[in-house]
Amino acid sequence: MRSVSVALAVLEAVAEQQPVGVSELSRAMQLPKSTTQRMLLTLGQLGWIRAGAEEPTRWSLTSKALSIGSRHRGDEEIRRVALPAMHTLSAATGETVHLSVPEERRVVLIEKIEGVHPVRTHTTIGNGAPLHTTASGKAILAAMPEAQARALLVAVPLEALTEHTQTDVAALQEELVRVRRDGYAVTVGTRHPEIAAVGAAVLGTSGLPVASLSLSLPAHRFPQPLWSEFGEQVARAATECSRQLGWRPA
Amino acid sequence: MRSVSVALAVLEAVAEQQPVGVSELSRAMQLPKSTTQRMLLTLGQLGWIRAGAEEPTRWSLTSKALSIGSRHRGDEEIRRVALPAMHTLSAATGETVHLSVPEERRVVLIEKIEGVHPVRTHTTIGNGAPLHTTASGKAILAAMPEAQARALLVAVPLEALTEHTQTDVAALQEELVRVRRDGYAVTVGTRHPEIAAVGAAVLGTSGLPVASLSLSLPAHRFPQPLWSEFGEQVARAATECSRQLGWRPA
DNA sequence: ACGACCGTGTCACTGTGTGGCACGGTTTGC
DNA sequence: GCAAACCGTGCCACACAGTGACACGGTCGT
Repeated sequence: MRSVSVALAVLEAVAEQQPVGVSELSRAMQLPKSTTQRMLLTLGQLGWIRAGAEEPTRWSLTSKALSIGSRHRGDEEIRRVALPAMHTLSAATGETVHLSVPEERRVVLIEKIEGVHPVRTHTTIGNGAPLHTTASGKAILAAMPEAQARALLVAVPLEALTEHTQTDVAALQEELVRVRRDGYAVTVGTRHPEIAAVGAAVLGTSGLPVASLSLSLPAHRFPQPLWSEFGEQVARAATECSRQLGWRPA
Repeated sequence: MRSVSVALAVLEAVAEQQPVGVSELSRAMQLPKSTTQRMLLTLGQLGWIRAGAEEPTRWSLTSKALSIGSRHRGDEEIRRVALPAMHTLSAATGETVHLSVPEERRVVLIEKIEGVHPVRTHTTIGNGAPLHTTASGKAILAAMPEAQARALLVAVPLEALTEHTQTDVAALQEELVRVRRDGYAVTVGTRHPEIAAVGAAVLGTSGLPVASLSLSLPAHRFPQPLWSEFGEQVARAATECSRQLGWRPA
């Protein structure tokens, strides 16, 4: 289904580079200019992109993409109960707060509140990372039945995103034990060398993890003495979300 | 570009009915089953949808759609500054708060915080409505140069969504004068018979409206004495957002 | 045990999408 | 000031990608 594949690739490219013109796009995608233009016209007719009013040859996304995206599963309810808790965390710590959900073997960022510090981490909603490379992911792994977590970890070789990424399954499982005891996971430089994070899982009615709250901040602003302070705040917020989603302590 | 059109239609349909199977979808779209299946497979391979783990024949959106959607223009910065104000409004009134942006001749909902009342309005992020049918839209019209607002109003015949929708251009322009004086727009039953709303525009650096904050609530919970109270709260919140976006009072 | 669903796979035909190329207009660089 | 280099647009013959009727095996409900 070549044309569909190309069309969706163009859509993605437009999303990333908007507003963008035909030639620029055709170069970036290594596609003939005529093909690129036809795609843009088609996507335009279908209402997914449109040319700007003042720059009628540069294209941007319309709200159609937004409409589709916001229907992504799990969004609605989790976001609703998590947002207030996220604001509380943000106000208390001044740091960037993330809300992520598990998807396959990854955690995907579905909501964020940026911190007030001029130096802050930059992330994109919808982006994902392997479970074992983030605090969110580890919190989620720790909250699921041990067998299931193990299955996820051994399914494929664990990727190392930085030199600090733990790729040894046994070591990770030990770490998960600590996470279960503390109620929160801490990572420093496991995904990006200079970024640290603290995460805690949000549980659904069944007791299984459905999402995860985390703080993300520059590693140099997160000395070990702060770990438990932030960790407990995040864990408390996550527990409150779990309660509102119908989870009851055993 | 038939196949592209079909593929995107399938994507939309999946978004609305997820999780959904082949036959169900092919019936809903009046498409041959084999074609439908090929589309699902293709969209799956491209990473836009995936079959559930426990129901391996029913398809749902992946986070790809979320990722694209969240790149919708204007989102990032406006959402960032508006969210805190929205929470304040939500806390103060207990009602549903909406953040919308103008797009062509419509206002599109890009963010919401639901109210606490058991009876509340239900809306979908990404959905749009004609400018003249909503409080958000009128607030935005009132905040733009009069000539431009007029141009938008006379471009196409004004659609009536309910019997209370004002479709007379002259009457609407008079209403915009009132909105400019008060700083907020009020609508009752102009979009949906039982829903009322109060909206105020958010201005960018240039002084032109870039978004709009509004409260949306059942009409019976919004007697006229409350109009100015809520109106002024919304207007104050919107002004604060404008300031943070770089707008300065004349 | 039967029929009515389901999801999957095949395959010949045709009509759709391809991409090289040429055009006119505007910006760039000399 | 004038090329040259860019832009967005439009055309068209050809080839192959996409189509959809049909058949198959599995799993329900009756």
